[in-house]
Amino acid sequence: MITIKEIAKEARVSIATVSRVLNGTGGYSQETFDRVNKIADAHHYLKNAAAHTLVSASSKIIGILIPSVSTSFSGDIINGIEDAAYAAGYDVILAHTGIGGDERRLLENINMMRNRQVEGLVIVSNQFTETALTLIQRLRLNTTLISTSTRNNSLPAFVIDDVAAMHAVTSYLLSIGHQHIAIIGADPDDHVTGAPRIKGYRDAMMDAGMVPSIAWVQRGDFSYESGYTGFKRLYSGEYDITAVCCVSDEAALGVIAAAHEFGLSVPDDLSVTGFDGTRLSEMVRPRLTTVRQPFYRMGKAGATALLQHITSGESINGETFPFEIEIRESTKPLDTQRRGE
Amino acid sequence: MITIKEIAKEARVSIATVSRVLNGTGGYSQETFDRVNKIADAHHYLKNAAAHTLVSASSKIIGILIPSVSTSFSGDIINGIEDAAYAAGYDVILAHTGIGGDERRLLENINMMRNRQVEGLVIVSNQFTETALTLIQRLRLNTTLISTSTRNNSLPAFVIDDVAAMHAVTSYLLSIGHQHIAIIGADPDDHVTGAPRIKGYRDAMMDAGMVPSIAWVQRGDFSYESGYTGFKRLYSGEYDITAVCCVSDEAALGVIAAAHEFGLSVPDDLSVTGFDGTRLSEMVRPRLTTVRQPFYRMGKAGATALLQHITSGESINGETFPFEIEIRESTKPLDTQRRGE
DNA sequence: GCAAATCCAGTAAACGTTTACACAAACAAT
DNA sequence: ATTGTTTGTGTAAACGTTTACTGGATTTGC
Repeated sequence: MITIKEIAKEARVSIATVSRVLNGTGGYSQETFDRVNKIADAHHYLKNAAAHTLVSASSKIIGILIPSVSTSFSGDIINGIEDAAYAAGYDVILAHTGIGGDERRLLENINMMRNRQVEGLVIVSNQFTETALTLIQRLRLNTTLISTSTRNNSLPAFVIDDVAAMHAVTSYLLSIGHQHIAIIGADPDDHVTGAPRIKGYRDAMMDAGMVPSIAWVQRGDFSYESGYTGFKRLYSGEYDITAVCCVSDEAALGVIAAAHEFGLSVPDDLSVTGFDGTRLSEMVRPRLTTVRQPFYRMGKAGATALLQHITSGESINGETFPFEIEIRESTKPLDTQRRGE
Repeated sequence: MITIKEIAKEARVSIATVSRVLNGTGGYSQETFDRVNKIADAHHYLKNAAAHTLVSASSKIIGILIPSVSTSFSGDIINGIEDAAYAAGYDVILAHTGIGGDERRLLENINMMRNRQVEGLVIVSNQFTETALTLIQRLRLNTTLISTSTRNNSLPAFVIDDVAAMHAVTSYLLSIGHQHIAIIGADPDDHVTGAPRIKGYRDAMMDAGMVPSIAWVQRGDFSYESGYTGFKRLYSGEYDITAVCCVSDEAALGVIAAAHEFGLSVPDDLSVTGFDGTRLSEMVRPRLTTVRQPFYRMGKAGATALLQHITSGESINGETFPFEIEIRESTKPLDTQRRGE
C-alpha cells in the first residue's frame, strides 16, 4: 500500500502538499493538483483510516449494537442504518449483545465501540441494564435507540407507540364483535415493549367494558414457541376465546399452529393478529392481520439524526412513528365465525 | 479519554512500561504492574484502537460484505460470523453492496474495507463481477465466501452442493410418485446458485427417464413474488403439474399463494418444496418440505477459517456442507393427492 | 570476588496522517 | 519604491501506541 510519503517523493513535493491535494483543501496550483492526483490514481492510493482517525480524532464510524440479527425485522433496521451511514460517508461496525442476560458481552461491546472511536452508537431493540446505561453516559457516546427506549427517556428513541398500537388492534377486534380476546407472547416485565402492549390491550378491553381475566394474558418472549405454548395453555383451560392478539408475527404463527392441533382453523374458528408487519405476515396463508412498523424508516431516521448531530451539532429528537393496522385474512367478524353463536 | 502518557505520569514510569504492563508482555516488577493497572482501572483506560492499528499494522477487524440483511437467512450467517469474530477477539465491520447491479457500491466498499485495514473479508451470497474479483486480488484481501463461489473457485467457499441438493429433493418427489414436476424461482444465468439447482433438477428428472418441458422451468429471482408469478404463468398454461420444487422457502410460499388463488390446496392438489430451511419453513401451515442449509455453521466456519489463516497462517480450505431434506407437510405421495388419478 | 546473565525500566523512533506556522515569490495598491 | 496581500509550498509537531535498543542494578555461577 502506497502512502502519501511515497507519493510526495514521486511528485517531488512535500507530504503536506499531497495531503492538501488529496483532501481538496486548497492551497496548491492546478499543476501540482494534477500531478499528485495522477500519481495517486496510478498507485491506487487508499488513505489509511487508522492514521486519519488518530490525528483527526474522527473515525467516520458509527456502531450498531443488536441482540442478534436473526429476527426478521432487525434486518430491515440494519439496512436502514447502513444506508443512512453510507449516504453520509460513514461506515458501520456491528456487534451482537447476545440474546438474554449476557450483560458481559453487552458491556464489552460498548467499551469496544469507544475504543474503536465510534462517533455514535445505534442500539437496536435491546433491554439494557442500568450499568450499561451509565457506561454509555460515562463514555459520552452519542446514542440513539431504535425500537426500544429507556425508562426515563434519557436517550432519544425511534419507536412506535406500543400502547396505542395494541389498543388499536384490540379495538379493531372488539369492533368486529369479539369480546373474549386474549393476548399472547408479551413479557409483562419488559417495560419497553411487553408491558406497554399489555397495557394497550387491557385499556382497550376496559374501554369496551370488558375485564380481561388473568388467564387471557399469556406471557412469553415474542417467539413462535411462546405463541404456540401460550395458546396451548390458554385453550386447554377451556376458556371461550374467539380472538387472540399476538405481540409478534411469529408468535401469531405459533398460535395458529397450536390452534390447528386443536382442530381450530383461522379465521373461521379463531381470529389471530400479529405484530410488526414483517414480510412473513404477507407470505403466509391466511395472511396475517397485523400492526406494521416502519422498521427500515426507523433505522434510517435514527441513524440520520445521529449523524446530523455528529456533523452539525443538531440536537437529536426521538421520533414516534405512525403504525398501520393491516387488516388481512387472519381475522373475521365474530358473527361470521363458526363459533360465533 | 485517558492515554498511556497520562497513566505513565501518574504512575511515574515511562509510557513504554505502561504499554508493557497493559499488554502483559513482561519486563516489569509486580509492584509496577499493580500500580499501573490500578491507575488504568481507576480511569477506565481504553486503548485507542486507531493508534494500535497504525503502529502494529493489525486492526483486529474483519469485514462483511452482503447484498442486504433482509433475507431471513443472511441474519443467521451474520450471527455465525460475528460469533466467530467475537470469540477470536475481532470486531466486525459491515457493508451492503446493494441488491442487483450496483457495482459501484460494491467496489467502493471493497476499497473501504482495505482502507479500514481489515485483516480479512467475508463475502456473503453475492454475485460479483470480474472487476470486483481483481480488485480483491490486487488489494490482497484475505477472503472467504459464504453461500457463494467464484466461477473458477479462486476463493475458498463455504457452501452446500446445490446440484446434489436439488437432485435430492427432486428425486424425493419422484420417489413418491410425482412425474410432472416443475422448478420455480431460479435464475439460469446465475451460475452460483441458479444454474446448479436447475441442473440438479434436470439431472434427477433425466435419471428417472423424464424429459422436463421448457415451461416447467420457470425462471425467477428466489423471491416470494417470483414464486407467485412463476406458478401463475405455469398453471395458466394448463400443464398437468403435480409438484413444484422451489429454490427458496419464500418462493415456495409464493407458489402456495398462487395455487390457492386457483383453488388448489397444498399438499392435497399440489406438492411444493422449499429451499434453505429457514425458520419460516417451520412456522407456516403446511410446514414446508425443504432443503435445510446450515447457515449459522457456514458463517461461523467461514469466519473461523479466515481468522485462523490470519492468526496462524493456516491455509483456508473451502468447505461443502451437508444439507438435509426435511420432509414435512407440503408434499404428499401422488396417489394420495386428489389429482393423482 | 568477578564475569555473565537476568531483571526493570527508560529513550526514542516509527506507523501515516493532518495542520499550524513559516516563508519565499508574485502581485496589487498606494 | 514601499507596504500589504495572495498564492503555493515546505517544516515540523502532533495524534496514541508499540518496540528495538540501551543501560543500570541485581542476581547467578564459578
